[in-house]
Amino acid sequence: MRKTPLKPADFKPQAQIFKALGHPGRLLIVDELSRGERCVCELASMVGSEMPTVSRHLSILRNAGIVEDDKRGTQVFYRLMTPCVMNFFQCIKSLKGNAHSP
Amino acid sequence: MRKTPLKPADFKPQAQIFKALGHPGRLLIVDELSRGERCVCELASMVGSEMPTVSRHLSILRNAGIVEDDKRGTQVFYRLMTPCVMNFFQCIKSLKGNAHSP
DNA sequence: CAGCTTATTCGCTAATATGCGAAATATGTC
DNA sequence: GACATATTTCGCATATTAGCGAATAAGCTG
Repeated sequence: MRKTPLKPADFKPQAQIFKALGHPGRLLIVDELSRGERCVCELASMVGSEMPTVSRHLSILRNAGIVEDDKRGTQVFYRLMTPCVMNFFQCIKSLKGNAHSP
Repeated sequence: MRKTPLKPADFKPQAQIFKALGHPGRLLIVDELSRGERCVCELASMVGSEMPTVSRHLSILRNAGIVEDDKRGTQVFYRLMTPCVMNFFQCIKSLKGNAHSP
């Protein structure tokens, strides 16, 4: 029961979430967080980037509502807020082989 | 049974797909294609951009394996290859309200 | 408080994405 | 073949993103 035709702007919130996931390093982070919470330094060593870089990635994921942070002492632990993100990984596997280079 | 730790590069194919979906206009296209195939000119008028722009968006979606094209006469019809993309829209709705501005 | 650790914010540069109009490529019509 | 329609490719200007090191903030420990 939609009254008016949808406009691109109507998809901005969803696009923000996809955009947040559209980065290899951030996907690695999400995959890792699907197995439990991790602090920034752990994630940084996994991703192989400097901590400022990873911290920025995490803020992008947090702004998108995908992860949540929890400060305990000097360290900050992040955890995945949306298990359904992982479901989509399965969906993607089915077409992974089709993807071509730009 | 994973032998070596995952690296960001391992998520490049998946990231390409998320990146392709990380744009309001392209999401509108995907949403429209979920209701049936459409030609480029139909999509262009829906999105409200020039045809070259929409054509580029479609090539991005095609390279990611999300849509497929079918040339019939002078026009080219696109159709959605992954219904599961729409499932993720549901998942996203649950956290849409949490998303903040960058 | 000094010093160490962890994390975020800030400037900056390089790379990438976006969108348009012009030009090129079909395909169909007269 | 000339011409109209539908689409893609190209070239360019602008905007956004990525990543680093320096600087900053906050929390422990001695």
